Amino acid sequence: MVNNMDKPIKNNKVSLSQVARAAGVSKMTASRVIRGEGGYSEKTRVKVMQHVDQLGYLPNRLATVFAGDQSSTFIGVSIPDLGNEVFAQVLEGIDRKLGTFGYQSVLGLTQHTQQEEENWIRTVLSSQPAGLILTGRYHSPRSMDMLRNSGIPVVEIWDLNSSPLDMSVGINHFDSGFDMGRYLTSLGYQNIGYVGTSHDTANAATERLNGFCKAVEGAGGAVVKQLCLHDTATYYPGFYGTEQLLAAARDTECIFFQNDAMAFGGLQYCASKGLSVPEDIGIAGWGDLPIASVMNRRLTSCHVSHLKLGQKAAEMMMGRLTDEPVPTCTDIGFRLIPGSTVRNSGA
Amino acid sequence: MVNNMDKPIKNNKVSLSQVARAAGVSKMTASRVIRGEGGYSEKTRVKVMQHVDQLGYLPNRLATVFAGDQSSTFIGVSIPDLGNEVFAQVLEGIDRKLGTFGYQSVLGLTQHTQQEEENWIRTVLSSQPAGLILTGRYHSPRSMDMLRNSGIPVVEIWDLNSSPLDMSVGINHFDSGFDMGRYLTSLGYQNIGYVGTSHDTANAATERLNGFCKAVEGAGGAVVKQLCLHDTATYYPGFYGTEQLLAAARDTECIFFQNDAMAFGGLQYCASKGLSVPEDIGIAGWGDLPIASVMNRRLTSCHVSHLKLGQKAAEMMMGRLTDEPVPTCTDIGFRLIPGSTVRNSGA
DNA sequence: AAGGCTTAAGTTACCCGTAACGTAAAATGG
DNA sequence: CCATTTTACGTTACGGGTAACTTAAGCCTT
Repeated sequence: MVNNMDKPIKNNKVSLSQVARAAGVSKMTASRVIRGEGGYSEKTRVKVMQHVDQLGYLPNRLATVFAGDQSSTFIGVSIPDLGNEVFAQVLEGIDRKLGTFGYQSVLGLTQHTQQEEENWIRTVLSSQPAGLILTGRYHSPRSMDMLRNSGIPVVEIWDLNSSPLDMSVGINHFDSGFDMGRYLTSLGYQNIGYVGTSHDTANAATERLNGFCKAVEGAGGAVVKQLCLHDTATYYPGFYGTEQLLAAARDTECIFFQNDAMAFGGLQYCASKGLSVPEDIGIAGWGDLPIASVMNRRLTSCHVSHLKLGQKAAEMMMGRLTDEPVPTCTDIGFRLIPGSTVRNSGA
Repeated sequence: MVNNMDKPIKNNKVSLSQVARAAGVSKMTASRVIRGEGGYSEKTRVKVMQHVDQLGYLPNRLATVFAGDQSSTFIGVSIPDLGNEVFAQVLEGIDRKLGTFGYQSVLGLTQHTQQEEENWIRTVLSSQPAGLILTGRYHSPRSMDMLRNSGIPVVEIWDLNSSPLDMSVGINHFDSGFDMGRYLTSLGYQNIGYVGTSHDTANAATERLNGFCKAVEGAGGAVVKQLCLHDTATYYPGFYGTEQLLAAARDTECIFFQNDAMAFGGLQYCASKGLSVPEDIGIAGWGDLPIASVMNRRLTSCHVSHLKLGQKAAEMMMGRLTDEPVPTCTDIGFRLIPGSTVRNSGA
């Protein structure tokens, strides 16, 4: 406990009754003064506020929420992991925006598994959040039941979901993969590699890959996939995933990575082996990480405004909670970044 | 609300009374069954659990906490910003560890200001968290008052604090700056630059700089500082901060950056100007970002296990909450990484 | 078969704040 | 100056769960 004395002080939270008693008024009068509701004299106001300051009274929101007079100011936010910069930015956008409305994020890291998400949902729902923001559109059946039963607003982010549980904001990952596939084939690439991580369940990266393959194969090209098992989508798996891919498919002309971090790993592998980019091999990432802004060579990638995505999700949540009309789906869009890590015209 | 019907369903949360009534028992019996407390027959247990499942009952933790029977499972966690990978990792460590104990993080992004932190503390304390984990050791006087009055455990992380409010875990930033200063001067560098961001209030980066200057000046060297105003400590400020520094101090032999992200920006600036590292100029960062693992040239830096720092903070919090003896201060240490972006012996 | 013990319940009170309602005194109006 | 309204409070009840206590029935035991 926070004190410098030898023995722990007991939980001496100051309650409204104590303030009221000290000020010689009823709880109700004290409550009215504190909320500035009106219906009290100036003399009483001063007297009550004096004791509030003196006792260091902080209102107990739990009591208010519990009594059902107001909904809580908690918004549960599930994020796969924070090792991925992209999700950290999304969370930053969410929390900052929620903060301006006086709401707080209650975090849940799901490690990309539906089971973790389900456990978290059960726990977080028991503390009566005003709403939930979930990453991804795939949830376990039990999660779906709980979400529906809870009756609270839910925003699904990241994957755009045309038939969301409630609301959805994100981008169409299939389309973004498709666009990248079309772009690379338009430059004449035919033997294309993909380096990513593998997942038990479908997710946004899977959809990008699906869209990518469809475009490449539709243009007469072929995609060789290298999925790193049991790994997070960061630099090092990108490095050795590239090594493995190139060992298995020597004629690869260009590689599309699950994200920019993996692409940087791939770039470094190429540099270490003396492969020139884009002369010997093309490299494309996804997500447009901030570090790209200072690279001497612009990484071919796909830009998504992660911060804006988070903010939008928070705004939709707040809109719903204040009974404003809110669109069910918001596509925040993406932008393909041609970059200079792929050749710049058909071969 | 989560339904496909036209009109919003009313908040139909199922309460314990409803379960009890449906099962034909008292609230108390239902409560005992649900908590597995004992004191009921098997027949009753089955009957109650059937109705729990059927009605989709989820206990309302708020009620339990509010009644004062248990403390909440919320831990308030304040973080300066998530744009800095380092803090994202710390948060990841905290939340994962808290999760294993059934606790949740309630996030607060303070944007490096004490005022934001104070506002957040006031808000989060009103929802009766079991404890708080705060980044940094500097808090506003009002914050200090509130923390002391709250009587809940507080862990201050990041800066090691020999006389913490309650508990502290982190590293000694002054020492880590000092070690870097001593290392660079031992290699013969004398005219050294520093590139960082400026802050209203003292923080860990300030202490690193102080330690650094002390070591460099103690060894007869000089430090020229370039503090970028109004900027977050990321890649691009590192890039143009380097440009500004080198314009102002042409004889700079080596630059120490506030963190690795800024150092990467500096490296890119050098590359863009044809400056060889470490032949023409030395570069040192701080924090040892994951991306360093795939760079062809190891960045001179200082390694801190951010994930472990977060986990340790969560462990100390949990220890305190379960009345185990917990050390007041934990130094998780740092490790200087010589790297190859500075010359490797005295000039 | 009476008394004591165990088991399986039920009852009451409480946590803290606020809505709804009640009331006495002061202010206003005709 | 009395009737009406307004102001400034106070009182009661409630929400969802649990601790503490009470009660009723079942089970031994001698």
